[in-house]
Parts: sequence; structure tokens; C-alpha cells
Amino acid sequence: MWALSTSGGDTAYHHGDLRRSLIAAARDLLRAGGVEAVTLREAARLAGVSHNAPYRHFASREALLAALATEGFRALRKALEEAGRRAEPPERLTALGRAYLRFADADRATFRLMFGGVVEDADHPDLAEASSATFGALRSVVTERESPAGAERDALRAWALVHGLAHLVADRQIDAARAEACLK
Amino acid sequence: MWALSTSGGDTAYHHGDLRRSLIAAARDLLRAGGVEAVTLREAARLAGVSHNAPYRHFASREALLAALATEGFRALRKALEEAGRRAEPPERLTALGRAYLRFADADRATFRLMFGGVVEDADHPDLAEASSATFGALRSVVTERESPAGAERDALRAWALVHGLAHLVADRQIDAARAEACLK
DNA sequence: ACCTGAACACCGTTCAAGT
DNA sequence: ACCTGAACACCGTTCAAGT
Repeated sequence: MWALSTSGGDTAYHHGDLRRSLIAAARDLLRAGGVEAVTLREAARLAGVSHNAPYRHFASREALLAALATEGFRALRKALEEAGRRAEPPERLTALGRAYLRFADADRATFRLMFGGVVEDADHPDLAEASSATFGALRSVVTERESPAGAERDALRAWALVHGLAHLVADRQIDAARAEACLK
Repeated sequence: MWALSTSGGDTAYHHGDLRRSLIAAARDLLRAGGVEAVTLREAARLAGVSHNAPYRHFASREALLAALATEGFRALRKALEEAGRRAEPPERLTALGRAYLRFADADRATFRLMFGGVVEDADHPDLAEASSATFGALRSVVTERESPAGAERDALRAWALVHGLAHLVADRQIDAARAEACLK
């Protein structure tokens, strides 16, 4: 009866897309109401399945949150890499900073989930990998022009400045334009 | 029968200390398990009252969280002011930065609650006031030595740097000593 | 004033069962 | 494999009632 539904719309999750549907639903909940609004039962409801079906794809609510954070780190990494490709060394660092700030501004809730401490990296290997790959992309650009003494400290300072600005933007304490003006 | 208990220990909350007991209990829960571990029912249990008694002092769970964040901002402000009093202008800014980082390191969970976006400043007047008073204390020191063009941007940069370092410390991505080394 | 117990609509998670 | 319904122990919040 629904053997044909693979190709058609509403019931696609019956054939392997439930994971994706749940992540999409959870992302909507996150953006609308923050971490505390993300519940397995509501995500299941939005995906049109029973409250129990999510456990076929996520071991726990935290695993679903970890998947959202993982996707966030991948998207941020992609944005950083694209910004890096579009600029040459003197301005490259600024371009990455701008991409970082735009990410935080465009998806505040995901940014907060990524850095809010609700999901522990250590408990979710995919998340740990995505997060360190993102920092690797950032670090390689931040250190590319320096090697003398103090380089490591300068790199950390640059990272902290951008990260702090991003948090202030995500918290709506300053706006994105003022933050970008600080990138020099 | 318990008319005398005002002066004595366990049942003091029956006479006006319940609010304080609940905050203390909530603080323990926050430090032990993060925001999501703070529940009204568990705080009530720790304080030795029925699950319903907290509503005499807090309109909602969020109001209890707001009280914790408010106390956090007051403690941070006090730490910043003391640091400022103990140092003179050239080093004063660094001293404040150090105090900020030590606060984030010593009470990561509270720092995250204060800046994690779970409680909205706008919904809690006391919190809004405590938070802006804290930023005022910071801002006055950050701008005291400069007035020429670019001063506002430099002040924001200094704030963002310290704030970013503090988040990285709270997230355990760098340790407090490395962060302090970045304050110059 | 401050506290209690029962009640309601939610959660996350587990289990036995259906296709 | 993937999904369902019932069940359990939790929540936040409200209400009627006790002292």
C-alpha cells in the first residue's frame, strides 16, 4: 500500500528519511524557542510519527541536540572555508572573522547550542570531530602569516576577539555591523 | 509550636528564608548539572518544602533562573569593582580582565546561564538592571584612558576579547592561565 | 502569609507487540 | 527494519484547601 511512498512526499520518512525529518523539525524548534524547546516528542509530532519512533535514529534527546550542533559546526566550517577561498592573505583573516560573525548573527540559537555547554563534545564523537575540524580551518588561517615568538598568543587573541564578538552578537548586546567594524 | 523556629535552623524558611534556601539549592543544581538540571521541584525538595511552595517566591522556573543570573551579575560586578580599586590606570584594565576570566573559570555554569540566552533580560527587570550595572562598571574603566577617535571601537574590542576568552575558558577549550596571558 | 495535596498536561525513556 | 501503544517516573503550573 505504501510501498510506493518512497517517491512521494508525506510519508518519505518511512523509508530512511525520518532521521533527516527529525533534524529538520528539531532545527525549527531550536530556532523558534531555544534549546529548551527542542523535545523528542514534539519533533516526532512534527515529523508525523509516534513519540517513540525517534529512538530508531537517536539514542536520546541529547543525541538529537548533538546532531544539530554537529550540523552547525559543519555549516560554519564550510562558511569559513569559502570565505578563505575568496580572499588573499592580508584580508583573509578578516574575511573569516566576518563569516564567523555572520553565522552567529544568522543562526543565534544554533550558535548558542554549539557553544552553550548543554551537549558535551566528549559524549558525541561526530560532534567532537566536526567541532575540531572547524577550529582547524580557523587556526590554519590565523597562523598562516606568522611564525615568530608570540604567534600562538596572537592567534588565540584573534580567535577570542572574534568569538567574543560573535557571542555579543548572538546575545543581541551589539549588532552585527558594529561587530564587523572591530575586525579592523 | 513552630513560632520559635525563626531562630533555629532547619525550618527557618518558614519565616522568610525560603527564597534564599531555594536560590541556594538551585545554585547547587546549576553547578552540578547545568541549566537543564535546575527544576523547581528538585529545589523545593532540597529546601524541604512541598513542590508547590516555591510559587510563593518565584512566579515560574524562569524567574528562579533569572534570580540566579542576577546574583551572578552582582557577584561579577563586585569582583570587577574590587579589581579596579586594587590597581591604577595603566594596569587597571588588565586587572579587570583577569577578574572577569576568573569569574568565568570559577563558576562556569553561572557564567553560561548569564550569557546563554535561556533567560531573557527583558522579562526580568532585576536581571536587566544587574546586567547593565555590571557592563557599566566594565565600560567606565575600559574608556577611562581614551577619548580620541576610535575609542569606542577600542573599548568594544577590549570587551569582546575578554568576553571571548571567558567563553573559551567556560567551555574548557583553553585553560585560565593561557587566557590570562592574552590580556597583555 | 505561607504551606499542603490532588490534579492536568506535558516530558524522556522503556517495553512488548505489531507489519 | 521500522513503527505503534501502554506504561513509568519525572516536569511546570494551577487550584482548592488547610494553619
